[in-house]
Formats: sequence, C-alpha cells, structure tokens
Amino acid sequence: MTEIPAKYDPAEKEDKWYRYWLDNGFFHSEPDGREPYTIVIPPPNVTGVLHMGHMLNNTIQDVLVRRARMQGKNACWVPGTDHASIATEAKVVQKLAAEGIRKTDLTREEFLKHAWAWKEKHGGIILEQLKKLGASCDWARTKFTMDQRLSDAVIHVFVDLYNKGKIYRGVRMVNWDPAALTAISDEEVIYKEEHGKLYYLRYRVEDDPQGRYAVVATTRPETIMGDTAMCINPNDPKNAWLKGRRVIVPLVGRSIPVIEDEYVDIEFGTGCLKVTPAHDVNDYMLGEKHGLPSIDIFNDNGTISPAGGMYVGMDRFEVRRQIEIDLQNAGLLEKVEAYTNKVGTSERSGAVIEPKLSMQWFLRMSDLAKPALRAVMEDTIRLVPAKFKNTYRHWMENVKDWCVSRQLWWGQQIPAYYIPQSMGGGFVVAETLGEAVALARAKTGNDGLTEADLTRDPDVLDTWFSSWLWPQSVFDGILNPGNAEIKYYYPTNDLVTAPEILFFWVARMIMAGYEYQGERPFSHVYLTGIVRDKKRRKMSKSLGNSPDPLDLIAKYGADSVRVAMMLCSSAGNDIIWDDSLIEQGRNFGNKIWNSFRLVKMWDASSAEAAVPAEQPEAAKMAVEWFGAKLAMTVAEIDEHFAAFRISDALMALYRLFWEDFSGWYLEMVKPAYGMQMDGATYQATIGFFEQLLQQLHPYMPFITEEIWHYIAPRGAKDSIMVSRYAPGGVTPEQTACVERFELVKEIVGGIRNVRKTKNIAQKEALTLICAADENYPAEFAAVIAKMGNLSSIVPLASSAGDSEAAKPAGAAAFMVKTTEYFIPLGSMIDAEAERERLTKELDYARGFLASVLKKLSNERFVQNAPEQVVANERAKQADAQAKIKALEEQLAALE
RNA sequence: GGGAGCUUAGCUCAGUUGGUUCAGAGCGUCUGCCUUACAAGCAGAGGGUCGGGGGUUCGAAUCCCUCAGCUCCCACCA
Repeated sequence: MTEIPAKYDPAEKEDKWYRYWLDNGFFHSEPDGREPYTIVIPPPNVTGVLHMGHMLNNTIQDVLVRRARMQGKNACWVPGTDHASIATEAKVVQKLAAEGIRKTDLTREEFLKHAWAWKEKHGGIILEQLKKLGASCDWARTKFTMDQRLSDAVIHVFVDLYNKGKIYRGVRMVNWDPAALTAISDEEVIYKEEHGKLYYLRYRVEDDPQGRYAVVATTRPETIMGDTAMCINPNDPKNAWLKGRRVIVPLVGRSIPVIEDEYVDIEFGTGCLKVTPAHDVNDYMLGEKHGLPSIDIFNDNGTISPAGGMYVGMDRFEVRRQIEIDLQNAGLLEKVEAYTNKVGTSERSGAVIEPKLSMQWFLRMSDLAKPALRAVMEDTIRLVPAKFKNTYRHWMENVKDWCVSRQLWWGQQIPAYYIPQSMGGGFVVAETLGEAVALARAKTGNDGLTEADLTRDPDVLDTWFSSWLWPQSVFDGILNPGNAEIKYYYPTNDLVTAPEILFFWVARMIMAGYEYQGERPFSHVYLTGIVRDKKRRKMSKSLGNSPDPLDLIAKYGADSVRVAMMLCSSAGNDIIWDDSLIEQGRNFGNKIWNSFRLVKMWDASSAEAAVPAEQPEAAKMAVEWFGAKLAMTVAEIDEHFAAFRISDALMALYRLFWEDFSGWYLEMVKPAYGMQMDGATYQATIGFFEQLLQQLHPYMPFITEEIWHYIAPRGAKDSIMVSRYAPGGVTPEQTACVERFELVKEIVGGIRNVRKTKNIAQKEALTLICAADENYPAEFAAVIAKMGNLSSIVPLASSAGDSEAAKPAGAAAFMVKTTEYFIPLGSMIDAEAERERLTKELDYARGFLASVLKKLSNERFVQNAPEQVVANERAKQADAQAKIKALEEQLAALE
C-alpha cells in the first residue's frame, strides 16, 4: 500500500490532475449515440483577466458539466472569447497612446494589425486561468467571435436580415466624445452630478404690439444657434397666448415657430422649451414629429462650427460663459438660477458627452422579439430564478430597434458599399466585394462600375451582433445549417450568465436561435448574482476589494475556492464574498482527506492486527443505515439540481459527509482497540467513500481524483471524472431505517448529555435501562451501546402498569419521544438538581398540553380543519399526557 | 417618473399548496475537551415577537391592505 501523506497539498496535485485529464482527452466531445449535454461559455472579453464573477460563473458551469458527464451524458462545454470591440479597441488605443501613436494617424489596416497583435499577446490569458480553476472545457473547440468562420456568419446574418427588410439605416443620437473624437456606447457614459446654472432666456415674440418676450429656461444657452423652434404644452394656459406665434432667437435673431407638444412639462421652468434637434435626443424627436430643420452647430471637437454663425471656432464651454455676458448686455437674460443636473461624461476621456446626430444601422426588433417572448413566457426556456420573467417580458414588449453599428475598427465591418454620387449614389449590401459590385452594377445599370468605385461603410457591428449567434456559430450552424454538430449539440442545455446581460445577450440569442434554427438556443438560463464584498459593495479594481482569484487558488487550492463559491451562491441572489468562506472550503477538503486516511488505515488486506471472524452487529447496522442515508441524500441532491439549487445540493452533501459519514458512520464501524476491520465492512465503507467522492467531484474535482486513485489501483482511463454514478432510488425500508436512526442519534445524545452534566468520562462504560416500546430502536442496540459506550442495555420490567416498581432509584433519566431511558448512577445523583430539571420539563409539557387542548376544544377548529391535522393534534395530546405521566413518576421516585 | 423585487438568528440564506418534526441550515459566538483520522478537530449550548401596523381565517413567516427601509432594471425633464 502506498503511504498516504498526512496533508493534502492542492498546489502540487491540481496541475498534475489537470494535465492528466487533458492528456486523456476527457474534456473532448464528439457526437455519438449518447444524450448530449451542452453548455456554451459566455465568452469573456478576449483581453480580460479572471475576476471573481468569472469564478462564480464558470464554477457553476463546470459543476453542471461534470455532473452531466458522470450521469453518462456526452458533455460538451464549448469555451471561447469575445472580441469585445469597444473594450479591446479602447485598450489598444491606450497602449498605442503610451507609445506616442495616435489612432488617427494610422490607417484602418495598420490599426487592426496592432489590435490583432495585442489579441495574440493578451488573448486567451483568461482561458489559461480557467484551467487553474479546473474547468473541463473542450479546449479543442475553443472559438473566438472574430474567427474567420464566425465573422463570416455575422456578415451572412447581416446581409440576410438586410435582404429580409429587417435592417435599415436611420438617424440616431449618439454619445459623442469630443476629446477622443469618437462615439461611445451608453455603457461608457458616466453620469455625474454637476452644480450648474439654469439660464432664463428672453425670446422676443415676433410682431407683438406689446413687445413681449417668451422666457425659456435652459442649461445650455450656447446651443441657441441651433434652435429651430420653441415648444409649449397645448394644455398650458399661461402660455396659451403664444400659440401660433413666432419668436426671435436671442442674439441670433432668427425667427422660429412656436409649436405645441404634450411632451413639454408645464411645471418646469416657464413651460417653454427651446428645441435644438441636432443636440438633444428629445428635441430631435420633437423635430422629427413636427418637421423641423436641424442645425448642427458643433465641430467634432466641441467647438462651434460655421453653421453656428457666431462664436465660430470657440469651445462650447467658453461660449457658454461668453454668451451669458452677451445676453446680459443685450438685456435678453431674465435671470440665472443655481441648478444641479446630471451630466454625461466619457468613461475614457472624462470629457462631457455631446449628443450628436448620426447615421446608423438598425435592426427591427418587433418581429424577432415575438417568438423570443413567447418561449420564455411559456417556459420553453426557463429562467432561473423565474422572477426575471417579469423583467424580461417588460423589456420584450417594449423592445426598441437595435442600433447595430459602432464607430470603431475592431470588429466585423459592416458589409455595405456606397456607390459614388457620380454613379447614382446609394448603397448595396453584400457578403463579398464581388457580389457588391454585381449588385451595384445592377442597381445603377452601369456595367463599367468596378470594385474601386465602391466605398465600404467604415463602421463595425456591435459586439453583441456576433455574440447573439454564439450558440449556433460555435457549431457552424449559420453557414452550414443542418450539419452533424449543430444537429447533435443544438439546442444547448443550460446557459449560465449574469442578469445584467439578460437583454443585451440572452434575449438576442433567443431571437437569433428562433430566426436561424427555428428552435430555442438553450432550455435553461441560470442567472447568477453579482459577487460583492462583505459590505455589499461591488467588487472593483478602484475599490481594491476584489481578491485575485489566482492568488486564492494558489493559497487554498481550486477546490476550496469552488466550494466557497458554491456555498454562498443561490441563483439570482448576489453573493457576498467573505474570505472565511474559503476557509470553510479548505476545512472541508481537509475533512475529506482525513476521513480517507482513517478508512485506508482499516484496509483489511494490510492487516497486522486481529481480524474479527464476522462482521460486528454495530457495523452491520451502520452499513445498512448509511446506505439508506446516502441513497436518500443522493435523491435529495438530484431534486436540488433539477431546480438549480446548487448551493443547497452542496450543503446536503457537506452535511452528509461531515456529520453522517465522518461523525456517525465512521465512528460506528471503527474497529475495537487493537482489532482490524472485517472485510465486509471495509468493502462497504470503501464503496460508500467512492460514491461520496463521485457526488463531490463536480464541486471538488481535484481532491476527489487524488483520493480516487489512492483508493484502488486504476487504469490510466479510470478517472473519477468519467466514472458513472450508481443508479439511484430509495426503498421504503431505507426511508424507515433513516427515520429510526434519528432516534438513535437522540438516545446517544441523551447519554452524552448525562455524561457531560455528571462529569463522567467517555471511557467509563455505563448501563442503560429502557422500556423496549415501539419508539425504542432495538435493531440499533449494538450501535447505541458502541456510541454511548454502554456495558449493557437492560430492558425495563415491561409489563404495563407496574413499571414503576422496576424503575431504578438513583438514576439519571431522559426521554426520547415517549420512551424513558435511565442510567443508574447510584450516589452520583444529585436529587435536588434532578428535581429541578424534572420540574422544569414538567412545566413545559403541561403548558404544551394546555395549548393543544385549547386548540382541540375549539369547535370550529375540529370542524374546519382537515382530519389529518386534527388527528395530529390528538396524537400530540396523547404524547404530552404520556410524557407528563412519566415525568410525574420520575419526580415521585426521587422522594 | 415607470416597472420589478427584497426585509426570517450576530452574518449569509432556506422555508413548495396557509396546518405535524414550523420557526430551520451553514458560518460566527459561548462552554467543555490536545479522546491513538482531522484543534482546519470533537462534544454541547445560547440566539429570532419572521421589518412596523391592520385585515382574511378555526389557524398566517406563508394570503390581502398599508407604512417604513433597501436593491435592481428602464426612461431620464430642458
């Protein structure tokens, strides 16, 4: 037998076993006759590094995958990364800036070369980190959202949707960063409270004999050059006089109409709104609605453009200061109030965002959303927890068209090609340049048109426009529909992701799934919580409150981190991370290791001590009981998994191993001092241990593999991770056995209590006297004797009625259910203390009886409550009465 | 402003359709133990008027109303 080290060293073993799994190809899946179990990873940013959120998310996926594999399914976990256009491009720009290179100085091709170099260097780090966690991904299938095949699929889908009339060009307000000279996404806008001013400007009413003014309140007086209307609420009596009039924009002198729209808040300011369609989203919508012209008065860098007509070339904030003075001097500034509002700033440059109109590509969502909404509402796709269904519905019923273009270079370039004005203008959309030329020729009727005449749209597609195809594109299901892999692996089973991307990603994957496969992309969506610190703050770099997962793994081992994660994570709830959790994980591993060492010590084959001829009774009963307990707990774990209660499943297992197996079972089968264990018990124990390891394996893959190979010599292919769970099932006898054993626990507890209160050492054997009634688990007598260290269990003279006679004087007593137990202690009994204890118990029992009787004397209760409930109350009454009688007798015996 | 959700032990959370073992688990705390697998352990103990108030019911942590506090999502008012 191999010597087993006293301590388990994760650092040493984890790399070894991961290597072993890889070398044997255990993670790899190919379609075969088995039932598939598929998960596609939510692809992390290609240049990202592992944080606690990834740890949580990927541990859950690995637990699900490993379990499915051991259930005999063909488990396939597809890993990969996302090109994350915005984030990656920002990082590349930053890196280039550090080298003194500006993006604007590079051509698109040059920039992309840098970006790819960056991706090659940093990409995939996160996948290597996942290996440390033990993730059983099929690495041979690793995909990247900008792999050629996946990019082709994206382009194909864009063209297809365009041809179906679902994609169109339109104007939209984007967040313009005047410092970085780029549009940024809504997510990159940080709103900050700013103490600014609210300016009240006088707009002279045209042709008004009284020379009156309409006063408008604005925070942005510098945009007046872009005003093309004033708007009032038609229901606003105080401004009714302005209806149908025209007003003069102050300083500018332009005459603009007064329009009416209920959008205007009557209560705000004066109830008059200046409308600047080019520089405010809401104004833009008003402009669309009322057919107003739009004057863009800003250059890209935030200075005034010639279209402004005044202050040309000045910075927008300087203009704000200047215009205040100029308005004042012209007598057109009614007043200025202090005003606090939220101003959007760029996450990247810190500059104040300028809303800017621009031409973008949109995807019509309403038709796509319908089947996707139905699938979730009808539970074809189950969200876990289900509370997210409401949010999902709300969003899907109010879905807006998706702006799919981004003013970036890193990503799939939009396959739209513009035809020069000289050749008729317009554009065509095609998968290849060749096709574009053909289309353009057909469109213009100009056969002389060549590739060189076409200009490709410079924008790229939103990253989500590639990741929404992920469950399909990783199996080439877009370009090669109906291929063997997509048929086998799709729909996938479970998706594990964060609720904040339910709409960005999950909903869109569902849409794409129905659009291109005619089927849901997955059947369950498990939504994890956010990992927070002890103070419930989000973990972030700036707060420095996020532990580095790799440090934790190095210090405690991946198994410990995984257990810690799974212990505190219930679906949809944020998880509050506390380093003490990881200690709990480590302690559990330690417990498993030591239990194993103990069991291995009893290996009958290496016996030096005497082996008993036959299996001791206590051991026999222990085996029967633990077999039953194990079967029941496994069934419970199955239920937990069916409902995705993964932390509950782990807790059930944790308690089974720690309390029942280590605390009770191992103590029950432990050979007597100087004796060896019999073969039958040893074999049973090893069998239990293997089953426990199998159940634990999804959570703690490394230590279970290590012990698996210590337990018995195994072939190179006999990994625990590809072993199969034993068939489940619980018999009624097993359920009864476990129930009866609860009595044993209580009786042993009673004995221990007596020892403790009377200060009797465990070594000192005692005698137990008890009435062998139906609540006494006689079949476990040997177990009780062993666990309580009893020299004998003596039946109480049993004939009913005269039992008092046989009750021992000077004995400590306790009750389990209605059965009395006595431990004769002779002179050690402190009659006074005993009387006090009994009186207390008696008082409680009488009070309890009184409450039961009160209930039973309530006619309405007896009439209305179900029979079973009433019967239970009567049973309680009988028990309480029996208990009271017994206690009274015990008290009397003390006299 | 619109929508959703949460509030149970010191902490993190379970608690299916109201009804036995409904007031639970883990961790932490406290007490006693270095008992030959494990002190990263063993044996025990204490701790909650289930956010407040009201209602329905024979019976409410559970259903309804209301108030308070917290969280998230969406739209953000010139």
